[in-house]
Amino acid sequence: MGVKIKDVARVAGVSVTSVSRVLNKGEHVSEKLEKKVRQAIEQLNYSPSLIAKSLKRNKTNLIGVIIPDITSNFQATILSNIEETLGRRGYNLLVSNIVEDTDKVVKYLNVFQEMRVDGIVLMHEKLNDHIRLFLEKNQIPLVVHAELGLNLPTVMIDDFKAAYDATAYLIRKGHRRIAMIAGDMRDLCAGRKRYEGYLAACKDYGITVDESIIRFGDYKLASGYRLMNELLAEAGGSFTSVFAASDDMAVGAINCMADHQLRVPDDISVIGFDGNQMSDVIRPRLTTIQQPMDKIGQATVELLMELIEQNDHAQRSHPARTIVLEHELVEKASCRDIHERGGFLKS
Amino acid sequence: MGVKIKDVARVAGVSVTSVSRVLNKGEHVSEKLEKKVRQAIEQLNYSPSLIAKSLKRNKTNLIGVIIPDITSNFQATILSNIEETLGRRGYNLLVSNIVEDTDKVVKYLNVFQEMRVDGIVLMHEKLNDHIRLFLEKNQIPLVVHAELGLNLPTVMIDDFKAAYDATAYLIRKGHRRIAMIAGDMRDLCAGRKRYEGYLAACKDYGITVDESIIRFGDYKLASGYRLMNELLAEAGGSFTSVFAASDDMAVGAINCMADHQLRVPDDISVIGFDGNQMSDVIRPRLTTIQQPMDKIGQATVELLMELIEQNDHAQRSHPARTIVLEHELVEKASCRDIHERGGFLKS
DNA sequence: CTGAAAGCGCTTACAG
DNA sequence: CTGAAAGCGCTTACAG
Repeated sequence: MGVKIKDVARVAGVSVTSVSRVLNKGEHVSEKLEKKVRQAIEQLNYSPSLIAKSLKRNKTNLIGVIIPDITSNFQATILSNIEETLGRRGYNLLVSNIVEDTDKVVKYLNVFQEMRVDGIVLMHEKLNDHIRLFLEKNQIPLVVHAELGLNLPTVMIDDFKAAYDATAYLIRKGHRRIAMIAGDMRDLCAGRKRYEGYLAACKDYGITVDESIIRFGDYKLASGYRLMNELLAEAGGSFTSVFAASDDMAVGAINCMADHQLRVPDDISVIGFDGNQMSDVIRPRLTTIQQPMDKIGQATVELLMELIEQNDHAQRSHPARTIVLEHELVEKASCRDIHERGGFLKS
Repeated sequence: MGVKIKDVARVAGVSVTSVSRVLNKGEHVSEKLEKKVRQAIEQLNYSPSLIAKSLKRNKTNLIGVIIPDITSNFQATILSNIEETLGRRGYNLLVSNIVEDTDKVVKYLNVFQEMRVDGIVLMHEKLNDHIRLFLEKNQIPLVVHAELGLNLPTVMIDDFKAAYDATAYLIRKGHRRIAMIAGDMRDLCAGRKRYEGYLAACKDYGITVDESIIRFGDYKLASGYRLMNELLAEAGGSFTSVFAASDDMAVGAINCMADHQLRVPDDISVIGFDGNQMSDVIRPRLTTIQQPMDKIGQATVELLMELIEQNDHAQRSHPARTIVLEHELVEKASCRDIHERGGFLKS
């Protein structure tokens, strides 16, 4: 680098003020002046510094995103939607992949703060005291993808209801012994709420919850495989269906069953959660709770823009808005109605 | 916000110079002074502005990454590795998802330039005149993930040889009618080179290339499905195996075959390319060319750091270094040796 | 060991 | 319509 606005001004024979005006197309400048400036810019291959501009304007047009696992197709799809929506509004994306490390979240929140990002998207669902403290102390526009109980602006689906729907769906298909491969209980929505939805549906339909057919994983494929392996070893034959808290775990479970010569849905029915790419790749296709990833991305950006707007006008007393989007139970081919056969259970 | 270094200095009763010294731990300051400063920082919840620092230091610690499709597991995995390696060195990641749009590449290269990123990673493989022009004019440290013929620093595998190996593997298993689901010929490596590797292997082994069993896709699952559908409709029964230029296309092809009641590898053998997550999820497991994604990420960062170092010392006359990493043909269960049965072909 | 002051590259009242 | 000058929040020679 090295060519700056001053150089352009010199070459064009005008003031830096005028060059700045041409660049920012705000106030009117004469055609002649504009032409001279454009020529000088071209000639010098001048690229204005957004760093200097940001410092002066107190606005970076940067959005920081904290994402637990970018290799998750579900999360990457949402990120991609956020990026696209943001790009159309002239914002750039600072991305921090967190790899399940809660301490890193605080570290990156601080970096974002130091980078003076205009807003933050927090896709992480685990909380610790440091995170809580940061969020209390710093009033930077922020949208979360889970109900953290901190009265923050949120975009999400109703995880409780979605899990309830999934479980009730199996029950209505005649299943009464439904295993669950749940998530991480430290995750407030994807973990806890989905688990609670499962419990509530069982309760409402008069099914006694049996903890021996419930396992807790990390949403990834490998853990679905491993936990299904455990379930088959320790409780095999005692359940007719499985509800997994993520599609990846559902797919892992299906693969595990295949390796045990069990057929889905003939021997065991499976329902997943997310509606990611894999759910359509696996055979049989996975019946699952579809999350509206495009809408999640868009709503996140819209909400963030609102907050940034408010922030610019120093009116930050609004109560935190929560956007709850609709999920959809998409029937594919991994669940069977077992009314007619009575199940292969004793009971 | 609003608290700046001056405020800290005032509260601590020292100069801004001293606050800056405490912050940057460069020169020695007395314990007493440091303590006062730290207290003031704590009390005011001060967060230094990296924007101001960047402007002054002429260094942003920002790396821009242009990625064609972040929802591709292969690319996301590499990005994740880059992010992690970079994070440990104190760099942050500016990400631009390009969605196959060559024009957007130039747009984002310019944004990166304006953001004064210290370096750029370009995972895109298509070139146009605007991109070429940008790369010529601007000497910002940059690492590409493909041989673009522009003498740029590069990290990649030998796509030609890898594709050659994949094809030769099938040939040695007795296949002589090998369909190919290739990539985009505008992509210099993943597209062209893999195609050329296939052609070369066929030639070396005395196999006449038949263009009627070659198709060109976009690496994504859906195109693999669609093109396999075409192949079956137009040339079904005339080939015993398929080489796909990406695992995603290979999986799409396998699913298509499944929907046609064709079994892999009994009826048709399939070999993929990448070694992504899906290749281990699909049944049968996919025999594929494994790319070393972790090493690609690490080598990319190392090379970039070298370039940035050189750039800082204004010695940019080094010839562009190219790092070629080893691929590996990983045998799983999707290819069959057909010597013993002679194939179900006439020939 | 500590501080006053210049300057990084812009924007934006203010004046003309 | 145009320009001179102050200032955004830091760092860094330079002097003491």
